[in-house]
Amino acid sequence: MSGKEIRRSMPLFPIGTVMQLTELSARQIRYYEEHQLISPARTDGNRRLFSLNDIDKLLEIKDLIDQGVNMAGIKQLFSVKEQQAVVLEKQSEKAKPELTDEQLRNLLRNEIMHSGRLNRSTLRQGDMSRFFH
Amino acid sequence: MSGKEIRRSMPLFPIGTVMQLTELSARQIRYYEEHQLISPARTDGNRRLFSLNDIDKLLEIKDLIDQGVNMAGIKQLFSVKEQQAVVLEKQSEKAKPELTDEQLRNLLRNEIMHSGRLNRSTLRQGDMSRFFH
DNA sequence: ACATCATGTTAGATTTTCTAACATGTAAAA
DNA sequence: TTTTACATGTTAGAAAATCTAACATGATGT
Repeated sequence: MSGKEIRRSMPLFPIGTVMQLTELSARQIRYYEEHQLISPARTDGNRRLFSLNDIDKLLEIKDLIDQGVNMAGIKQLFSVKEQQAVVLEKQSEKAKPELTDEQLRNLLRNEIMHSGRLNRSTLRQGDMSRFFH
Repeated sequence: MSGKEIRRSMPLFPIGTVMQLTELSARQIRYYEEHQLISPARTDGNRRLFSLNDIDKLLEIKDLIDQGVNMAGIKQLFSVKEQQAVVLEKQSEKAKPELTDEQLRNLLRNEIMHSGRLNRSTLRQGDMSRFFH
């Protein structure tokens, strides 16, 4: 892990920007944090700062909610998905240890985007991956 | 123009985030705006919101200042560079009208990054292109 | 009818950002 | 060497954005 992942988890956006980007209310965003679906960073003055990963997660949450999933369900899905990602990462490491970090990450990314990770492909709302490429 | 360029010019970041990302003071950032080197968007409540392009420009400004260029010089450089970009764009359009928008943009991007546009390659500070890839 | 969930709304406090003004160090000009 | 201009720092007061906590509400399930 590094480079791209570091950038994706960098705290950059205030809640106002995130509201616009996700079309969620401040109340909703804070509620999801309360239920530990996201954990945005804080400024010294205690204002939330969201990363691109946070925003992606919020878009996923929004989608799942639209499909009727509740907080508990989303929480489960997230932790399962997290597991999967770890497993896939390990496999990739073993399978092709001569790959570049870059190549490895791209591989992983594809696998996750397509098969595993939260059926990312069903996300109707644009996700933040647009912001990379 | 569209897609990536739209995203790069989307107003997202408050001045606090930009200060950290660029290591410039609020005073400096506002001063550069005063001299029309950047034109960040505003919220309804008149707070500045910066785009990725704005941040790239600020990093360029910082570098030029380090090299002793003053406001007027930077302004000139920016407008010349702007010209170049337009010219290159036109040429590309004529030369290969059968290219995809995507392809075209990538082409342009390379040309601009390497030869033309503000000697981008001399930027020691990381620029925001990291945020795309 | 009652409880729970997800969200809205409001109030009061705190942080962040804004503009405008004045202060200062450095370098160029007179 | 005074004087100017430039780039930046600092401060003050106002306005906007965000925070937490509390209470309100519609939908759903029991």
